[in-house]
Amino acid sequence: MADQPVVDRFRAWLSEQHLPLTPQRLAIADLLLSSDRHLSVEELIDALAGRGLKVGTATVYRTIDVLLESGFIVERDRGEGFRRFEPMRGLPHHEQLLCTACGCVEEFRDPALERMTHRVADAHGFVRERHRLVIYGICNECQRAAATASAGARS
Amino acid sequence: MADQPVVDRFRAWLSEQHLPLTPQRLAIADLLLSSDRHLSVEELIDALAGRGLKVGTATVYRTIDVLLESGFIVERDRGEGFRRFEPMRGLPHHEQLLCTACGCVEEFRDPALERMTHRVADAHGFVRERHRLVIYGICNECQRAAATASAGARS
DNA sequence: CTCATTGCAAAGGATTTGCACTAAT
DNA sequence: ATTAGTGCAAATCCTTTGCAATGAG
Repeated sequence: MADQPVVDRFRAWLSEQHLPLTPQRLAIADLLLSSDRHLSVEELIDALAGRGLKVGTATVYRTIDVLLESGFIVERDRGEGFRRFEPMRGLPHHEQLLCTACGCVEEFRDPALERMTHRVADAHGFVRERHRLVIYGICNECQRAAATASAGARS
Repeated sequence: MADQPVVDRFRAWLSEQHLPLTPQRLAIADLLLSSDRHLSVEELIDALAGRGLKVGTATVYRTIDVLLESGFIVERDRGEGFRRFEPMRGLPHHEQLLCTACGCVEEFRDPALERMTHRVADAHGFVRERHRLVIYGICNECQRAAATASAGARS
């Protein structure tokens, strides 16, 4: 019963806050919340255009603010000069595997890591708030793609 | 004998690359490489002014590019809308404790973490490249400062 | 009907670039 | 002498803001 699509939880959240449910907001939320990639604003606008929706830049940024404040998405910065966004998974401290080729993300948890961060923080006199671990690499699919491409080039 | 100040290693690196050693570059490198905080470009320019040096913005950014390329510093983005920079420590995979109050950084290593990242990457079919772990919290000093401040307010 | 959102265009802020000038090797 | 760096100002690029028109509740 808590298994509704994420975008519907956003709908519900908007209602609770007495905020209007506009088609723009819902389209943006739908794309952002169901994406497996970290999308930039530009990519998002393109994707919206692909669905036949022309949404103003300002609206996209403003909707992203709402999604950030409500905790449905989080922002990421890969040092590209602009931000990317990804759906917030329910995990309290999510660790990630990030593919440096396609940008896709897989998540995992490791209880030992949790313990370790507490131990290290204590040892250094820190009051621990949270942590973040990212392992960068090439995902299965991209490895295969690369192999195929080079095999093709060789033949 | 590998114990020269870091800025001197930058001098040496510049010479090796047949790049001019200008006073601006050396001043910027000196500040950035000896800082215990993550400096922004604005802070850097202020600090230079404090030393009586007026350096153009473009030069600062260009020198930072050199320092980044040469691996002497790394950039950090705290989502403030601008970048901060910190000296690159020699550790191949440095894990960090970052104080969310003052921005200071302490580093540590954990061999178990290294093993774990390899294990997780393998399990997910990733070719691991590198990883990054940051534990956010409040450092000892800031805890004490906060305690003092609230004690003062209470009295 | 009322209040928040939308879209456009203009503004803002960090970073980059073009260019004439100066300095390092 | 060459070659690269410097400073300035103009230009870029992402993001935000002002405002009249529009749409949701």
